Amino acid sequence: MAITRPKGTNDIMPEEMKRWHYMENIMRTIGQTYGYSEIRTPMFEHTELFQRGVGETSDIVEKEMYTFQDKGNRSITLRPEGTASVVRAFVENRDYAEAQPTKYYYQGPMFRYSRPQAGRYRQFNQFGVEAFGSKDPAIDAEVIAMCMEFFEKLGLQRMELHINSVGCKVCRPVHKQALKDYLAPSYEELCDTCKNRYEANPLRIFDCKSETCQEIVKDAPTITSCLCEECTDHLNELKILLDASGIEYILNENLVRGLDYYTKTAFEVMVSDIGAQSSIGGGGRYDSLVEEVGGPDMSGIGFAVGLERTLLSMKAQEVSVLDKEPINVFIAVISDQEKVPAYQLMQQLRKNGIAAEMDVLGRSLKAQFKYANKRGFSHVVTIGNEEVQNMRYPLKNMKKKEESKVSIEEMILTLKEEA
RNA sequence: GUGGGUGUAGUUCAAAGGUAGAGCGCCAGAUUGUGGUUCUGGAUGUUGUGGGUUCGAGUCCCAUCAUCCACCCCA
Repeated sequence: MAITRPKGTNDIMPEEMKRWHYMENIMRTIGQTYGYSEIRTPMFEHTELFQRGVGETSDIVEKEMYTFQDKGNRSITLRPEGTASVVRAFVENRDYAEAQPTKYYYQGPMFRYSRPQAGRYRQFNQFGVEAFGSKDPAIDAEVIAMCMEFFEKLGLQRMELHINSVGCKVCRPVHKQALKDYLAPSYEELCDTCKNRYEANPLRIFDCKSETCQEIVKDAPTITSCLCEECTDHLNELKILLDASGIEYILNENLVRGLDYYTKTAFEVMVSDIGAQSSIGGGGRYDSLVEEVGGPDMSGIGFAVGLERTLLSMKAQEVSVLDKEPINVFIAVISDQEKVPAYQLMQQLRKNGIAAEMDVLGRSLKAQFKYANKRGFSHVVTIGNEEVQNMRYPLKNMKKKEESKVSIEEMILTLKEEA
């Protein structure tokens, strides 16, 4: 039996790679225009980072981490998300001592152990940004704008932006108590998961898909109704900024995020028709995470978008990625005798920056042309005895079906002009 | 972790318990050194794996693995 890829992983084959490069270019452009610099952190970290950073009660930490002992007996975890690592790097490299704010973006694979399905994989890629050192809602607005601009630049349509405030360490305990008081009489009717949530993190009951839980929670006090003055002002200012910059959003008071570190602003971007996993990006503010990881008391905010899901949406919406036709030459060889001169010509073209390949399967001339056509070469040069003698070569433009006899110098010139 | 669907050629899929097939793709040819269309020919399978029922199993049963989808959760 042939060896297959591990469950939940994907090979990105060359054909697919075009779309990835396209997305990556857009990331760089957006990062650049918003003043964010790329950062790359390790794909594995000390397990403790995620336990402290992402939160012990989150499902990610409880049951989805790839954790193992290394040979030095350290507990190591493949990163399940990017924020904790970026925060760690920000603290460890003392970037907090530089002029603020500090703004990073990153891209790379994340790992979560869960059953794969449409749009959910064990290794998946995220594009994310993090901004440290400012509590200003303008940063919240800018981060949300970047996220939306990423999708828009890709040509996606019909995204839904949901925003909410999940409060801070002042108002959250107030809401938690209010919520528990409200739920207490109906406790027995809650589903088993929500019974556990009741103590650990009652806020997440809002997220439950169970109809009875939804019914119970329908009129429960939302976090919004319990927000302190600071959080209320923050949310209001954010809304003003979003309105002012023409970003449409839905204020979703039930929006709760699965990672424990969020404070104040939380948001999520949804798109339909990619199956059950409709969330293609999300993020929020985390005002105590930096300190939690051992840094100074500094706030942060960021988002992460799932690139595989983004790609699925692009395919579902039939967004085309146009790339221009390449100029590349196939060198057709008539007989074995022209192999050496053909090879020399190929290398000479390559050294002049022209993509060139030659036949390496000893095929008939006809078969070589068929191959060149199938592989989309823009030009074919044929080399036979006559060409070697005269130093002039028939250069055929495959699209225009035109052929002319040229010297090598003329060939290079023509090809460079067309590129 | 729970539930459901599906495993047959490179690929998409047929074959109603009785000789494993088709489209696409791939390779070759249609007279001398030129592609896309057309025509002709060709190659390719331990029917995921292991058991069982049967005179006989791709087909029925059991197990196992893989994969897809959904729940959970999230990107």
